[in-house]
Amino acid sequence: MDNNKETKERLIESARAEFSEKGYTKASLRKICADAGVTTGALYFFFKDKENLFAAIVEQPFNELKSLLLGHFTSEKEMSLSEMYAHIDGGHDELSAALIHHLYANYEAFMLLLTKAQGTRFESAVDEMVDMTDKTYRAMAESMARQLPNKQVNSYMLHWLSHMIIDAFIHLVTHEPDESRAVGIMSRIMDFYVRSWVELVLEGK
Amino acid sequence: MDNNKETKERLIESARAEFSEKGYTKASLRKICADAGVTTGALYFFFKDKENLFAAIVEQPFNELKSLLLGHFTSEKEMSLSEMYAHIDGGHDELSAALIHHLYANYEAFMLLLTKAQGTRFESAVDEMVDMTDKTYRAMAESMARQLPNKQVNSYMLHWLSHMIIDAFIHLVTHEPDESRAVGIMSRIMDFYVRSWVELVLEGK
Amino acid sequence: MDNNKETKERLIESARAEFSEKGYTKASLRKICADAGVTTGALYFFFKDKENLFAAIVEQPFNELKSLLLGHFTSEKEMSLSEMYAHIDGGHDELSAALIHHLYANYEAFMLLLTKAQGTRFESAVDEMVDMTDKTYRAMAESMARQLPNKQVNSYMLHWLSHMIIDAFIHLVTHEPDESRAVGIMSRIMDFYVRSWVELVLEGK
Amino acid sequence: MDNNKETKERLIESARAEFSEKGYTKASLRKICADAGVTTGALYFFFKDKENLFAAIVEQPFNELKSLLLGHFTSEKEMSLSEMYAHIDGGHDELSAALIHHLYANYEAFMLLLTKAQGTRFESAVDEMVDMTDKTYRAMAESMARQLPNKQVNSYMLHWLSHMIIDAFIHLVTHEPDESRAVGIMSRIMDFYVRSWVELVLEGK
DNA sequence: TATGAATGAGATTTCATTCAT
DNA sequence: CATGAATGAAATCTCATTCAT
Repeated sequence: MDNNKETKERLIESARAEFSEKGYTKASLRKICADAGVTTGALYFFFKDKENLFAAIVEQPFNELKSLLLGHFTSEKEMSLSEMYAHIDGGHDELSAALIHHLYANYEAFMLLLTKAQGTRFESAVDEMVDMTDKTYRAMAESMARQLPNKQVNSYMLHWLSHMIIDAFIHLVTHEPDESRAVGIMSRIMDFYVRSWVELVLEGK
Repeated sequence: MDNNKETKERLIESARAEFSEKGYTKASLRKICADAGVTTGALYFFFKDKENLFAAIVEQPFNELKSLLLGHFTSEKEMSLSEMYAHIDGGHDELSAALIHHLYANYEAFMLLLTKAQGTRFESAVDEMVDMTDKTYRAMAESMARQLPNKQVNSYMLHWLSHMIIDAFIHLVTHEPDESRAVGIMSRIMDFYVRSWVELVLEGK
Repeated sequence: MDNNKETKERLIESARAEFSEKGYTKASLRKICADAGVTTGALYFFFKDKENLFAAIVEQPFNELKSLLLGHFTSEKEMSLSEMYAHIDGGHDELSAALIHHLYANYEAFMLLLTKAQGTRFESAVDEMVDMTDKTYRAMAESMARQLPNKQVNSYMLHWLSHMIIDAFIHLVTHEPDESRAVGIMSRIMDFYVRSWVELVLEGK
Repeated sequence: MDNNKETKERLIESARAEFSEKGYTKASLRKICADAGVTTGALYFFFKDKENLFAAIVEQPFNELKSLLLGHFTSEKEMSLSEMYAHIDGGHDELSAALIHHLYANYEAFMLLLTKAQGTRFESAVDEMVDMTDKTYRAMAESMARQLPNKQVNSYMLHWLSHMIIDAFIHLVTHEPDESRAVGIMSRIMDFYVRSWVELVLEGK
């Protein structure tokens, strides 16, 4: 038993393992406690309940991810079309590198969040992220549409592309273990994605 | 109590509702039986166990879907580049219309399969479909690479695009309730996908 | 499926197998019916309940065995000592041969009765047989004691020897598959038993 | 409710009663818990499962009994015939007194073990004991046969006598409640048994 | 004769959670 | 900070049995 590590840390570690193996609902708190070398009572000193324990693993990384997503784009100020194109082109690599770094730095937490959260309040995490992306780019798309003649936003495509971009990140983190390679791949995907974006989201009125 | 409908039918219907609401693992057989107006014993006359009940809802539509995916593309015969391009361009609309029709005809079953199957043997259904797509197109991609100078297949991109296309279908069925609109949307997405494919999958050696 | 054999016969056969394998309590009527190729309802046409089914296998052989045991010795008439000795010595071989024949002729039934009847009204079958033997020989022992000076019956020994003789038969049928060899063995055991009996059952007052 | 006694003790006591009444398989854990004044969950804090609860009652006494049986006779060293006879004669009273004491000291446990264990891993306890006795005496019998002219071991009789001796103990504990009387009875049986042993086990070649 | 369907009670086991110490 | 004990509800599943057809 790792008596050096604090009990709370050991609990979080065995929770990670158990949630990963069985998924949230089927995971057993007894097993988690036994693996951590404590009794169930101890768990309840540190965590309010099962969901809270799960949250202790995924919540902070998730919130930071949301901050990254939100912080990137300030939808307040109105931009000109050329400013926008520049912003899109230049901004993506920075953003995606930061996102990728964050994802890989919290690899296990995001694995849990993305694939084992059914039954928790995080089960719609992907949807949340998609919605944030959707909102962020909707503002921009609408501004663009206003500045171009006879163009309007195709809501379905906007949403789907938001989904696609989030999925691209998830796919990356679940399939490519090496972070620097991941940055390269994502750069290529993003280039392509940016070019497609205007074409798919804006359609003739 | 719906005494007209057969008991088995009623059980399947309340199972559908309960699985949809709570997910496979948290769904309660008691509740399902109570909703169907029978005792738990009755369920076990018709279904071997909980997983078997879930399978009774999703298995057949899933198998048919896999047949559709497999049947579409005969990877055996070697094609010329131009045949391939034609095949890609033309083939997709037929396939996707058939797929979309099948998905919408079994709407609830696919919802369960795609979003509530954690804990069952179907929990990797998406992966399976992605792998099938991946295999199908890998053969074509490699054939293309052989016919073009200095080109090779980028495995990561191939797999990601397979994921993307499957996700596109899932996204469609989970976001667009109208089937004919869905066909229109998918046609546009497929155009985009085909272009992406050629551009991203084959890279300079 | 053995469609020649009557259903009842098939049911009894699969019941024998299931009871042998699992013991009465853990045996499953469903399994018995399935093995016999009928549904549970059919069983209840032929047998009142589970115990009745078990009885259908063991009751008749058991009753016949009890008749054999009882018929052998007519405790009514008073015998002289010498008649008694003669009876004991000579009678045993006939009796035991008849018993052994009956046991082997109904081998499986007695296996069930002796080792798998826990939970049925037959669970005290061995005790019953021991008691019958005890009663039979008690009468004789007491008559003997009356005809001998300063002798009395040791009840414990009488009962234990009754137990021993029944156990000898059971041991035989559960350990020696060949009937004719069994007769030889039992002859030797009986010699021994007769001597033991005289020596142990009658003790000084 | 007996709040003085520890819960575990109360559980074991009501388990003893329930197992005695219904046999292992038909015994109800619900009833045991209710009788002990706790909920079913409490039982699983102390015992892994139903069989483990049964084992908690019978296992230790059974193991001690086996130790007694094994410890008694050291089959290693070769003895002369006269040593053997002395050993047999003298050894039995000690051994049997120790055995009887142990049996009576754990009266209820052995009742369960011997008559209610069907369905548990102890269901062959009697066979185990018989086999131990058989092995122990086989060595001695074979050594004897080697030292006598034209004699060989009759395996069937050896095994039967082993059975008989074990049965004698079981019969004693199930029929004679008074321990000191039991010692007296067993002494007499053993005398007799020892004399018979040579006669029955060794036969002419 | 036998089926197919259903009952209703009961089985063992597991769970998250609580709390006095 | 942690234990050991216990709760109480719920879980899935199996059982012998019944009965209309």
